[in-house]
Amino acid sequence: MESTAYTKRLLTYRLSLSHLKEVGLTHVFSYLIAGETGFSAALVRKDLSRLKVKGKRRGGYEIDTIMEAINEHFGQQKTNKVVLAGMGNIGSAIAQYKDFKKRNIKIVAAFDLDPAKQRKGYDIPVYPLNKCRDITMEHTIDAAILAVPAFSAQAVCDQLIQCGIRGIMNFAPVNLKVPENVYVSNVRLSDELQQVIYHATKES
Amino acid sequence: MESTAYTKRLLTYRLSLSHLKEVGLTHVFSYLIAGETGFSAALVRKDLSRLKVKGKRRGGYEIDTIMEAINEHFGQQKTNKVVLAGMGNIGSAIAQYKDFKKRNIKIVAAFDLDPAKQRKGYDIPVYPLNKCRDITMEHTIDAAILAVPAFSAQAVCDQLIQCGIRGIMNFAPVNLKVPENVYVSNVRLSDELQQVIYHATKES
DNA sequence: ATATTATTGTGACAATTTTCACAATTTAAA
DNA sequence: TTTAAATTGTGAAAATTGTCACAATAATAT
Repeated sequence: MESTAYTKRLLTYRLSLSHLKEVGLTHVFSYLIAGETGFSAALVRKDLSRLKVKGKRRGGYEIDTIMEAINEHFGQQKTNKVVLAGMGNIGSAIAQYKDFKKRNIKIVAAFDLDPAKQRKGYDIPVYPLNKCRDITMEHTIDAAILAVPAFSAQAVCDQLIQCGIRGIMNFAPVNLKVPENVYVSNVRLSDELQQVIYHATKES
Repeated sequence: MESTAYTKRLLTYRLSLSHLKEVGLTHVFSYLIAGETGFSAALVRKDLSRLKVKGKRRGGYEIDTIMEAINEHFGQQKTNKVVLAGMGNIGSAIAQYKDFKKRNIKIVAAFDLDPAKQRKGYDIPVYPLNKCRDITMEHTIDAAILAVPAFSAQAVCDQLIQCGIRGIMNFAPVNLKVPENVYVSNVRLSDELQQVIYHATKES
């Protein structure tokens, strides 16, 4: 089992590095990444060492080298294909979200039970859910985004898994039950916001 | 400093408990919560003990008692008011998101620079950003949701902080720089999805 | 050329978090 | 009423995670 905290930090590093690169830097010091991301410099060095990226004493790390190593860690040679289940508020926003492209992630199909939502105005085709099997047969789908209402989330989730999907980014406020070999990441907007409120309003 | 993992677990417990309650239960055992949430039973008990919730040996815990304790931990007597900056894809989806109400969270105002988006069709009023000060003077705002494009995120964030906001839920793919007393929670959709893909596609 | 300074890389340490294991206790059964 | 079974509550142990401190070394200044 691999620490997700570590993996998460890598993504944070990459975000900062892409910013620093845009600003014109080619090399960075551990404390620079630390300043950008909020992690300690020692931890940054430990992480880079674990990533097998070498720096030069007194010269720092090369940004491109780090970024390549991170990309490689996430196996980003090819485009990753995902599907989107649910074209309500959140689903539609996700469908229009441009940032995925930068990561080489493509939403190849969306599903919604409502016929009115099928094939409407997005450049992602929208099908009824029973088309899922066909899509997964046709493409190699790496993950699904689940953006359906809470009451149907488990059922839709089960179907996605039946179609061979092993990774789910879940927006429904539900604790999904899935087999061991399926990975679920819960994006709980209310919980997240509640935590922010909690931390912001408690006397420091 | 308090562990956010613990706080996060509490929210997960609450979600499961509300589900179990709907299903008709009034009492639960630690292993039941464990099964629902994926944490270990021992950890659940430790957390409940830390929350000062008492169970009965052989009788389990009362759901309502746990839920009250969790709500109290998050200080949910009154309605929490938040503002929303940015009415693009994600901002609009958030504006229409119904689940916040259940948590006693209310979006009292939204901001967008685009005049076309101001006051359009939502039941949340949309103002230009310079109205922010007025809003924060008028209401006690507990947090802000930042859903503006990456290039303007830091600037908007600075303004929010200037208006006295201490908590930010950030959707922009940017590592915000904020003073120590401001809490930021980053919702990185691309990172999240990338992690899902990573875990789902690596050979287990 | 030499000395000085800055920075990495890492082993040892500290802190935190989780699990383990079992006594205490309650309930149910015999 | 006694025994058996189930479950909490929690110290102690284990595991994990992060920090500290400093030797090694590369770059720069003298």
